[in-house]
Amino acid sequence: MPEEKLSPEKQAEGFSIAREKQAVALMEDYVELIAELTDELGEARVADIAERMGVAQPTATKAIARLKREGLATSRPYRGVFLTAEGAQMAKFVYERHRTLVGVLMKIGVSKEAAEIDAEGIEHFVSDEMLAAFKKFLSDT
Amino acid sequence: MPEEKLSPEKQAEGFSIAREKQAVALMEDYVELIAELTDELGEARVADIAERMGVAQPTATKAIARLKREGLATSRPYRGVFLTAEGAQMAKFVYERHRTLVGVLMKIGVSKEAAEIDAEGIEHFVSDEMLAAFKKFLSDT
DNA sequence: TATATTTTATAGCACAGGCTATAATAAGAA
DNA sequence: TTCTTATTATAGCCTGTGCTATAAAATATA
Ligand SMILES: [Mn+2]
Ligand SMILES: [Mn+2]
Ligand SMILES: [Mn+2]
Ligand SMILES: [Mn+2]
Repeated sequence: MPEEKLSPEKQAEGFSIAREKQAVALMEDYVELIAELTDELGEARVADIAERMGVAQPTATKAIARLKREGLATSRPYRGVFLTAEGAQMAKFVYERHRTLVGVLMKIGVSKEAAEIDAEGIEHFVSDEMLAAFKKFLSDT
Repeated sequence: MPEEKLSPEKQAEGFSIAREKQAVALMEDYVELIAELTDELGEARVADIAERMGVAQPTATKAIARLKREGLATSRPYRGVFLTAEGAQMAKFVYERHRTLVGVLMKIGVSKEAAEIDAEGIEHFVSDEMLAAFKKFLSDT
């Protein structure tokens, strides 16, 4: 395949954008999970968040502190975690993006389980243009 | 879409795997870039690596130190950076995976430029199964 | 109510990956 | 060869994300 290279500037921009997306990736996962737990269990407890994220409890507590600091969630000591309007909006977007991505991957031939697992990492790096193309790809039977 | 949820264990596994991939993502990018610069310019200098990665020079120096520590590259003070056999092998794999991913994205309708930029982040989270499905998708005209 | 258990918070540590400022070295020019 | 410039290394800082150990609070049980 004789591919033309991107300019050094565009290449650096690609890395730069990936770094920025990376910085919000964890917050997106937590927010999505909090919405999910609230929906399933009626509330999102720190212990459940930690378990489902596969991290130690203090790690989850610290991440929640960051969510609060960034205005995505609220909580009082020894109480569950709640999303703000902004957090809920992010959760909705992230959820739909996740589903779209899994749909595309499965349509391409990836198993559901692998698609779900891979999507967990990939989803955070999908641009608006790519998401639009994915939706179109899915709707074109 | 009535999607069935993954079990809590599988979900945690997804996050866990994403974290592991994340940890090697930067190393993959550096290794790929070093191979690219060596190919283009005959050698990979720290200054060029930093510029193309879009980071400050000491940041690149530190990353290179980690590559050396992990047996992926070698270098002597004030000299260029060279890949080990292991590093070169990683570079080859990463390059081909990158190209495959860009190919799939473009086939789905993403522009070349957006595909290249998005791929820079996504590529590191592509599993073997997904990569195989992508190759098949590309070869099936 | 008193005690045991579970849950959450806090303290303290480590490492990766950014940065700026500055020193040291190598390479080029006079 | 000496001096200037460009390159690389080093020091020191910050933030994020992990961990374990332990304290504190809330909840459940006796
Ligand atoms: Mn995710
Ligand atoms: Mn997700
Ligand atoms: Mn990349
Ligand atoms: Mn790449």
